Amino acid sequence: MEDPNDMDTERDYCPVHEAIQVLQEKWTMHIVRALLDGPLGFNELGRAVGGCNPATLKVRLDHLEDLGLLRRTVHSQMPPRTSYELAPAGVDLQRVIDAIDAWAREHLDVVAEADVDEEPSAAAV
Amino acid sequence: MEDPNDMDTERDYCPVHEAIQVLQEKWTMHIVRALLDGPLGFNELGRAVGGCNPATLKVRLDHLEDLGLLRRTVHSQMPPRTSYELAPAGVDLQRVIDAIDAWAREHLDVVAEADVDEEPSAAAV
DNA sequence: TAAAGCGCTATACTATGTCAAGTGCTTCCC
DNA sequence: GGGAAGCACTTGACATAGTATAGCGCTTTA
Repeated sequence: MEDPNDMDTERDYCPVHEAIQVLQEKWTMHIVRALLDGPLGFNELGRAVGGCNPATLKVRLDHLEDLGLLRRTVHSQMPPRTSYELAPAGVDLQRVIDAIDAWAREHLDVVAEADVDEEPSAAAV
Repeated sequence: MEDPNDMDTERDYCPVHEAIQVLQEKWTMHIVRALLDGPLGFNELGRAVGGCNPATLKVRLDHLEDLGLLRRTVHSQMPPRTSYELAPAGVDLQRVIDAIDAWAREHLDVVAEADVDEEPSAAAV
């Protein structure tokens, strides 16, 4: 009823909310990140994101294509190759990925190392 | 096998990848966004994010607390109130939310309004 | 001729998230 | 003073989202 996916009620329409809905789908941000480095084929992309299975991958790619975030091109050579690349709206997500990148380096590196000699700052208590 | 959730192999450990894993969980970004405006109680928060059910909400909040992104405080008054607020690491996600916000306004407003009088800039194709 | 890679698709399964209800508490209101 | 309502959850049945595994028709490579 109050599921944020139901955005046909424009009463509380909010572009940020909708953007989050898209970006939080599993693999979506990984896909965008991978494609920021250049176009990839279907299987290549699956491997680049870290092992997404083809069924899910196809669903995501179709969705992103519908939203205009990426473009699917079939090169009619032999053998036919498909390539996926970000459309301009998708490329602009670089800012978002960069922000996540910056945040992650600042806050997750610590977790990863766990034996850092920094003072506990305000984290304790 | 190659599930990106299995990050115990530090072979391909990547903080960005891990950050995405956290942020892509359903409701997480909505929760962070809601809490950026200040602390909220449990039910308040559920409503603020747009109707997340209590079961999922609790799981998310516990996870975010474990990660050190938010703090749960029980005020031992009568009746006892719980409040959730972002820890410093969580507050720093403001940058990420802002980036999403900017992207959304640029690329999703168009979809929503469809009859804006702004010049199309680079959005149209 | 066999093996492997491409871009998928199909089926069956599991994990994730949801609904609806209920808990024990307290305050509000008639 | 009895009932409804709000708090912060918890529980259990269920639906949906995502996964593993296999396979399709195709082509190139060994």
